[in-house]
Order: sequence, then C-alpha cells, then structure tokens
Amino acid sequence: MQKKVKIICGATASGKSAKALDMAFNDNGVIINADSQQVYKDLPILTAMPSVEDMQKVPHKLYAFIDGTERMDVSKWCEFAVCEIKKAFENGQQPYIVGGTGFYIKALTEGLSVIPSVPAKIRELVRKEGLNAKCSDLHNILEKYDPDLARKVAVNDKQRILRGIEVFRATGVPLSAWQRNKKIKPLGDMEFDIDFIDYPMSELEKRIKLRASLMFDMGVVDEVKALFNRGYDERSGVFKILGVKEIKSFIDGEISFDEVVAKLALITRQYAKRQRTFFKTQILSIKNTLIS
RNA sequence: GGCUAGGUAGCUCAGUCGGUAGAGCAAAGGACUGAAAAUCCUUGUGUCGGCGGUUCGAUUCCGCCCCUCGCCA
Repeated sequence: MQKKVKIICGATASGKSAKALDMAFNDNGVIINADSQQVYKDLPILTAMPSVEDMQKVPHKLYAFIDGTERMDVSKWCEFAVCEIKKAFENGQQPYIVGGTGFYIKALTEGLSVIPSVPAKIRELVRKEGLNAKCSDLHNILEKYDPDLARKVAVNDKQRILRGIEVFRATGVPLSAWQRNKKIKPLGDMEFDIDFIDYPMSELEKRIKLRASLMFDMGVVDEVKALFNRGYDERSGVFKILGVKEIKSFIDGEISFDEVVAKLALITRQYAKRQRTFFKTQILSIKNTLIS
C-alpha cells in the first residue's frame, strides 16, 4: 500500500486535536505538531496543548520541545517534521500532521525555494536598523536591492521589507531571485491526505469563547506570571503568543478580569479568521473540507 | 421636581459658521517563500433621539417632548 502522510488542519478551537487523536488511536498513528507556538515549552495552557492524558493515548511529537528563548521557523520545522515522519514510517506507524499553522503545512506539502540562511549577526543588525526607521525609508532601500520584491511588498509591511533587506545583505542576491528557484518539496513525491476542519465563524466564535474562559479556570494567569518571572528577553518568540500581552496587562492591573477574558476571545477569533483565509486560499491540495 | 451636560456607524466619539457626515475600535473580504498565534492590504447610507417652527434647504438655528449622566432638592 502506498504510504501517505495524513494532515488534519483547521482554525484554532476547531477540534483538530480531538479528531486527530480519534483517528490516530485506531490507526497506529503518531501525531506530529504543526503549530508554530505549541513547539515552545512554557505556555501549555495558553497555546491549548493536548492534555497529558491525550498524549499518553497516542504518541505526540514536536510538542513543547524547545525553549522559549529559542526560535522556530518554517524550514527548521520542516526538518523536524520530515525526521518524525520518516521515523514513524520506519516503525510501521501512520504519521498525522496536526496543527493550525498553515504556512508550515504549505511548506511541507508544496515546498520552499532554497534560500541560504541569514547569519544571526546580519539579522540582528537589520532588525535593529528597522526598529526606529520609517517604513517608507526601508522600502526605498529594498527598492534599490530588489525592485521586484519592493513592487510586491506593501510600504508598511516592515517585516517583509526587512526580510528582503537581510537576504540581500547576507547573500548579495535579491530575495525575489532566490524565490524564483524551483520549490523543493521536503518529502519529494510523498502523497498527502489533507483534511481541513471548518466551522462557520459564528460556531467557531462560541467554541473560542468557551475555551478562553476555560483557560482561566486552568490557571493561565499563573502560567503567564511564571513566564515573566523567568526573565526572558521580551523579543523571544513566546511573547508574541496570543494573549500574553493581554494577560500581562491584567496582572499589572490595567484591565479587569472580564476584560481580559473578552479580549483573549476577541483576538483568538480574529486569528481564526486569518487561519481560515489561509487554508481556503493558500493550501492547494486540501482533499476534504469537514464542516463539523 | 430644578439646574447642568449629552443623545451622530455595532461601540467610543469628532464634525457640519445651515447645502443630508468621518476617525479609532469592532466587523467583512483579501495577501502571504525561513518571525506565520507574525506582518500587511481593501471595504464606511447612518430615520445625525422624536415632533413641530424658521428657511429654497435643518443633523446643524428655535420651541416642545422623550431618554441618559451629573449636581441640587
């Protein structure tokens, strides 16, 4: 029988994990995380990680395995994921990629162009330069380095502008030229079976609200407090996890309890909407859309 | 009951020296090649509280009424 990687994706709070657990349990499966934030150790409640019991029922990989001070990115994640997928097949198990980071899933299934990694030093310098610079000035710099990219990237999209600048500084070649290279699929001709779990936004909103208040019952506030007590650099990846900022301002007494709960649900809902757009418009090979 | 300040977009409010109105947030849609739970783009008709009056024309000025906040009783 032809080997296939099964993928279960969907917006946050769509019940991916439960669905995957169910399928993998009956299928000698291994669940491999495709969520860019659940890879970090520090915030299991806030990132809605699967419970300890669930993780005992079926093997779970790539969850909570890197420190908050380290940084994940698509290509690193692809390497880890490929490694876990191969291991699973070697052990006669069925890999299930499960998560809400569409970009990771797109990269795994459709590939990325080969682009040399930018040395940390150059990245630091460029980001520092970008900190206080005006977007329009940065865009002008990009225009000189990489006119093709500058045309595509919005003047205010500082993050993408800086990416273009750092790649040119590091390699001497425009990012758009690297991107024109053929995309390399990390798993070659491997076939994928992608299930996209979708809900109407109104239904998703209900689930998100419920989950937000559940998180507070489970003690997210203490979890976030502990994170700040750890003395991480605030530029670390974990600080951009949804809700960290909001819960911090609750801890500092700037907003009330009801306000944080509502705020967390709100920003999660906005995130879910972005995810749905990505899955529906960017992931070309979705086989099944499961409206639950 | 009296006085005061208000009633304008789903919310908070700006504004119109009289020519039917616009910001922020929310919402909807979209983009996405190593930060992706990130980053960015597009989209604004609403009895301008109600009824009258003045006026060519009122959301704007005037009168009455209703409602809300605050103060005084």
